[in-house]
Amino acid sequence: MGKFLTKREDNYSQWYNELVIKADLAENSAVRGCMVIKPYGYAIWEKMQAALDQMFKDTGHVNAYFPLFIPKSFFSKEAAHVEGFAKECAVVTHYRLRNTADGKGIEVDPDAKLEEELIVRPTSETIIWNTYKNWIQSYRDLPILCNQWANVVRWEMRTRLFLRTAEFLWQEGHTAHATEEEAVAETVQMINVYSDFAENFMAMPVIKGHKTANERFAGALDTYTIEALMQDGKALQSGTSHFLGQNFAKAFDVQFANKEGKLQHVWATSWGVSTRLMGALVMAHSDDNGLVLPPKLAPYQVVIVPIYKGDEQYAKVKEAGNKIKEELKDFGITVKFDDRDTHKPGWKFAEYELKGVPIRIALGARDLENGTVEVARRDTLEKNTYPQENIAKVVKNLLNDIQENIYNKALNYRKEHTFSANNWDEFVDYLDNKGGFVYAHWDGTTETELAIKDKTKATIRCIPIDNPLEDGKCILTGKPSTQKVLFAKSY
RNA sequence: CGGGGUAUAGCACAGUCCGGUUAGUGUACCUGCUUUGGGAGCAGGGGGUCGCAGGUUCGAAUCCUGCUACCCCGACCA
Repeated sequence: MGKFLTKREDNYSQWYNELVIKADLAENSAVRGCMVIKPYGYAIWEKMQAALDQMFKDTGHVNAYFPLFIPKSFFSKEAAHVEGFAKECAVVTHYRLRNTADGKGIEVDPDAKLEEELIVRPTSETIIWNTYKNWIQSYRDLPILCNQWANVVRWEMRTRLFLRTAEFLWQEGHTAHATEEEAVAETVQMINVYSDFAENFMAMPVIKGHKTANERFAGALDTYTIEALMQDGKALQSGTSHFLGQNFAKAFDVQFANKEGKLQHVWATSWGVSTRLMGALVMAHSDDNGLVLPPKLAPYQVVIVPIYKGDEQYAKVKEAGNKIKEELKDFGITVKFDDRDTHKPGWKFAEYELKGVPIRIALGARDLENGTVEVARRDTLEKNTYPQENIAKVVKNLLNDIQENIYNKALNYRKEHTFSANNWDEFVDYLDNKGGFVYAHWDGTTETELAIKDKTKATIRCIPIDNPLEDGKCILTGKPSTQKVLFAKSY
């Protein structure tokens, strides 16, 4: 465990990389671009999964599992889709190894070449729609509301822990509907689920909106996104929900007989969030002392650190610590009592700060005498002494406070870094000198969007839902525009 | 994939230019004693095919060739 963490203002990117590793969330593996998610990091992901999974089920979805491999021929059926993903696919070509001639190693057996190559899924629309074809004959078979928790592979050129890895974990929902209206409603429902999750569990404010045609998912007619602002002023796309129209139904010939007995193509959606959310969580709240976790996603919300001299005190402090632990557990609070005698209290304080545990309770001889505990909150680093009596209630309230406080802090940060530009010079000034979200008029063409990206590195993050309409002129071309859209530099 | 850089103990680095005792420092690790309310102190100890494969040489971490991986900056993306 290193003692020093790079400061955010010195090198934000390095701060992030160090933090992920030092807080024991993940590390680079022996495999290029692939990470090992360590137990502490995985515990946070499991909390995210549990909350999201419940939200999916509450909105009528069920879980299923589809194959890791997709036959190459499936993959090419939807033209836009294959074009979007072709450049980053891992491909399985053989199914057997053999010993090399010199007996010292192994090699791919050339006789074991597959008839048809298999793509390691970068996303599962094609294999799922090929499957749905068999599940759907009648309007009575619809809707199908499936989700799967899975790993996918996208052969990215440059990777970063959680933010962009060659293999990542995610969930992908794939739904099939009888009508366009129903599919659109599903798409909107799921982006709302994502934004609720981001704001209520991750304590991370997000802006919901439509992607532009240029930024849309390969094969979608409309892509909704939630966009979060990180502490370095860059945006992070944190979840997407796609209205796929009838594209995949047509590509895989999925038709159903409606009530009138007429054959129609099925309407589709897909939606997903990934372990990238872990990166978002780290960057949204953490500080120069380490991770700051929202209580709702922290692997343990409270850590109790005993302070003692000698075996006699150790026994007493341990007894008192266990009692407090049980009281907290009865209040539904998750607690770790770190009674290891192999590390000193000061070491533990620093350790749990680095790991972002929302509340630390210190308990020593002084406290045993006075019937108190010292409670430190991670978000503000404030320390206060409270009576041991009713401590669970105090902690419970503090946890709620912390959850709320870090949300408000992130929201304030976003407010302070959201600008509205009325001309090109303002636009560039905000992007270069302030950083953050910049609203600006855009003429609606992909050509202009790309030109702006080329000049400023900023992209249109989204056209926010319920965006107020106002007449104006495109900041680049001066052509008429009906609304300002959200620009930012992004991850 | 284009440009730049790095590879020596678990980690972070020095040594490489100018080849030559037993490859060193910090940290981490192990043992003992003293410590314990913010990453303890002292003493002792273990750990290295110097990224991989070749080559030059009496002798290579050091020079040459090839390869691989990683990092930073671009293009691409959840």
